[in-house]
Amino acid sequence: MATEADPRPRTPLSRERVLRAAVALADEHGLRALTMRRLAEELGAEAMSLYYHVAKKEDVLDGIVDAVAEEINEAVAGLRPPEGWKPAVRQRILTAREVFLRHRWAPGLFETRSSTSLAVLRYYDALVGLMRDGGFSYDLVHHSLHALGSRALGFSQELFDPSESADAPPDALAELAGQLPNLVGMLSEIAHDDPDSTLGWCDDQEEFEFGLDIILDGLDRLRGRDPGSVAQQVERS
Amino acid sequence: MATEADPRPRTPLSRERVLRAAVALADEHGLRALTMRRLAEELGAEAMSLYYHVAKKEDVLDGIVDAVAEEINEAVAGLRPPEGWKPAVRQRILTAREVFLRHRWAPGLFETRSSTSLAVLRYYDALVGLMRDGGFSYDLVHHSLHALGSRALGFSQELFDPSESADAPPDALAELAGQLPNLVGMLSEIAHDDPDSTLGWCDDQEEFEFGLDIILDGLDRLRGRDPGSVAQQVERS
DNA sequence: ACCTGAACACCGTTCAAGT
DNA sequence: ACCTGAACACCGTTCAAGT
Repeated sequence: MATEADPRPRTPLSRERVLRAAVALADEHGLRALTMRRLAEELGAEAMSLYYHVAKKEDVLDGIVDAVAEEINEAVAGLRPPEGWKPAVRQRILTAREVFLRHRWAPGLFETRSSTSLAVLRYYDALVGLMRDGGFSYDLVHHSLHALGSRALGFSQELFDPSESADAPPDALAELAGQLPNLVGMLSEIAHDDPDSTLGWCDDQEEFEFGLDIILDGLDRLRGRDPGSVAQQVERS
Repeated sequence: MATEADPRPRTPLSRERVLRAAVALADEHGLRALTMRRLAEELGAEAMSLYYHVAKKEDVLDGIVDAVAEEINEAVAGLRPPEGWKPAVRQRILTAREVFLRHRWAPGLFETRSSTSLAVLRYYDALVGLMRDGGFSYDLVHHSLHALGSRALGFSQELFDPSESADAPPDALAELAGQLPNLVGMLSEIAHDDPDSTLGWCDDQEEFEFGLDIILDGLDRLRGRDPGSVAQQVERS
């Protein structure tokens, strides 16, 4: 009978289990809810028990970044890359993006990490491989990764949400129109053209792809030139 | 004699003074050092005194974001925009970037704010104006802002620092070469071509401009088409 | 009007102690 | 080997009280 429904953990703690619980907790209640005490509670243990399996909280954060990156690598592993470097890179990035959709806290956390997880490096390595196969010089690949920034991994942090201002109290918006004529003009036209477009995921996806394609197209144009010439052009500026 | 060198604040506290001290504190010791208690100490007051001038810590954070945005607007106000939308936008963005150089903590903080400061909106408004003058439809401007992302404000958060891996212990790097052939190939070639390029600010500046120009060039190409056609192309995908 | 002391509810983390 | 209780140094914040 003691073997039956006891809420305490029959399965012992482990780094693996701690990280899995941390991801689940962040998924459900956000990164701010991820405290050592809360995490332990979720596992039916005391906060101090965690320290046997992880060094410190930073270690947990590094760990869940690595876990998400691993999830991306798995998603991307099942892909059959289409013909051409651009569709292949595009598909890869959009697949990685789907993982970030499931872990909305991840972009913010990825950007705070200073040391890069091995899983992230493996992701980049494959991406570099695709571009090399497409005729990129190492130097252009390097510039490309910088140009893509977080888009290479599948997300782009939005800095301000225009729709937020758009559905403000209309008289306050009118008041702003004097100070921000261009912005208000833009927002009202967009709201008029596409009244359902505020804040939905679909929009963000479209905007992401729009920005991604601009960069990929730009890189494709540079790809044709002599290897090295592009970089030298930049380096000598 | 009591009017003389007394370290306590003769000048009374104010929201203005609190925010100024907060920016200075973050500049000098990073965002993590910016606690209410430390901030009060810096002002020669008690932590609880701050709450008379600001609502809560979030309010302080919103405030210093606004202060930096104001600083950007001032820097940008003195500009004589060159001929052509692209050089004008480019100049504006690179000028804004210089402000972020003085406040290295700011990019990370800007990305965590959910409500946008009025000063930031004013910056965007002027940017929208420049693009409108250059023949952009509102719709294309909107897409452009998303495509530029944080680059419109002058920064792009680096997700991983390749140079960090590059100057790892050489045998550890050799060990990685098996797992990350493309990445290691790229890094070693870059290190060879440009041995002084690791981590320096100059590099980041070059990479920033490279990515920026790719996007601006891409937008310039789209600009020529029928107003609306580009957006529709994307929206129907 | 402006500032403060004491107090509360929360953090991450150490360390000696339990099984 | 694995877990825990008590304790420490730190947070942000409230609230009644001082001038």
